[in-house]
Amino acid sequence: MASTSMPPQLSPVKQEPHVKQESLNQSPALSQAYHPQQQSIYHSQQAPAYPASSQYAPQQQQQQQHQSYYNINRHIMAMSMQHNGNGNHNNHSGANSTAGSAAATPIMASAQLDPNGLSSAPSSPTLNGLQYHNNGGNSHFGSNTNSGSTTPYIPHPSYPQPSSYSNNNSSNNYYNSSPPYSSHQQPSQGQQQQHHGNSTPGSNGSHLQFSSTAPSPMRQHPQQPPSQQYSSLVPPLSESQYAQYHQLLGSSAFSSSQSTPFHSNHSTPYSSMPGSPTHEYQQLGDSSLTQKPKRRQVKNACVNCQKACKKCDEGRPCARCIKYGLTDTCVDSTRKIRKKGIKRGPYKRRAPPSQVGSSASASTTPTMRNAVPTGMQGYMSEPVTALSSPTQSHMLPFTSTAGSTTTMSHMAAPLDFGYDTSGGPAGYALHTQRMEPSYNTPSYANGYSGSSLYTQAPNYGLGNAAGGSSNMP
DNA sequence: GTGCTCGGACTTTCAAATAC
DNA sequence: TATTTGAAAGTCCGAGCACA
Repeated sequence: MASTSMPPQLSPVKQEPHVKQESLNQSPALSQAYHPQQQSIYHSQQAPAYPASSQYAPQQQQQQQHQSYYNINRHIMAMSMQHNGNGNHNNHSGANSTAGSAAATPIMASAQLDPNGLSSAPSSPTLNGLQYHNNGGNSHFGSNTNSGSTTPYIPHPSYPQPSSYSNNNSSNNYYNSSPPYSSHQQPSQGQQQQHHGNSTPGSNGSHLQFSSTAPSPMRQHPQQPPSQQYSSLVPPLSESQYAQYHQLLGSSAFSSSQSTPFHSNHSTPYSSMPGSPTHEYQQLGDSSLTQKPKRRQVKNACVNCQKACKKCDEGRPCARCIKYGLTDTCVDSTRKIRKKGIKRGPYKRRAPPSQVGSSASASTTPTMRNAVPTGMQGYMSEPVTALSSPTQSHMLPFTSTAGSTTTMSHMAAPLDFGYDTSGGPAGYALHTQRMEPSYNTPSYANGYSGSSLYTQAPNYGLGNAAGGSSNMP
């Protein structure tokens, strides 16, 4: 519903998702402050620009300077705050925070909760840079305290004041000295529409408490001046540190203790917490320490991250766009419409339960066939000869070991789970979408009524009938 | 050492096919 | 109608390269 008013000129942004021509000289954001009430999401028709080595003009440096340099300590603290056992994530409000609960973890134990709104001298370097305050205004990490406090927080004029992107007056200004990281930031009217009914809980403003939860740490740009507030105590992360950070989180004990169902409805604070271990990586059960954690993707990357093939987050502007000063152009990318009416080949038939049982008992080799979950019956079960079908490409890795009974037997059910040719034409690939000649040239000219999510046909602007998806060969 | 590009691995979505 | 399937559509990791 949102994109119905999308001006056509926006389409070039999407033109070449993998064209990395992000102009280094055109950055509408560089010389502008971020004015969420004024900026138009369609404001820039220019290609989003990445600041080049010399792009950090003084103004932007100033802007960047006021961004918090997120760091592991903060992140851990945030997790600790969640983890302090009461499960009340409203507890980010200062009123509910107590030293006792804060001390639930060693990290938090060093947090100085100052009821006077003053920053107590940190007793531990761990939190030296956190500027944790409890001034009754529920502000944290650089309070927006209006007590004329001694906090070093300086509200940045370019960013909305915390109250403007807090959903309630209690203003849980977690990290409120930072740019509007919140995916729940109250956007301008246009921005709200941009979310085109996004079901992502992070974008509908319905979740109040973690609207500004701990983001991923941002790495300080090498040319940025050190933060006056934090830099001395909170060194920025290098690229490698940043990567290590994510690696660590991906397999840390924090993660494993907070695992949530991957297909959760994002209602759990842990999983919905941007930057949290479980948000970024879904653990794979108890074997998380040895297995690579599952990658977690955002539902809709912004156009800039999409172009750069880089990780985005649900906030708008996202962390990466903030980092590069692309806040003006940080909007959700338009998603293609899935074509309907495409005939698909006959699916594998599920095996009758009786057959499964008999097959297990009939197994002549000590394999793990019995261990095949009911829901997995038939999966990977096609005859190896059928794997030549291009539609079964995801099974190809198993073809190499098809001859090895000991290797594959737990995957390959011996029954005729494969192509069922009795009820229809044989030949799996004959019915695949790939065979549709029009596949690469989707036409929306017939007035796609579409779902509420996609009310306007994306114009990829390729101007090339053979183009279609840029990812297509 | 750091940033950028981009191929392709990986994940998510959701309509078609199938089961009940 | 409910569930499963599986390809489309998407995200973003990480290797390679360029540059300061």
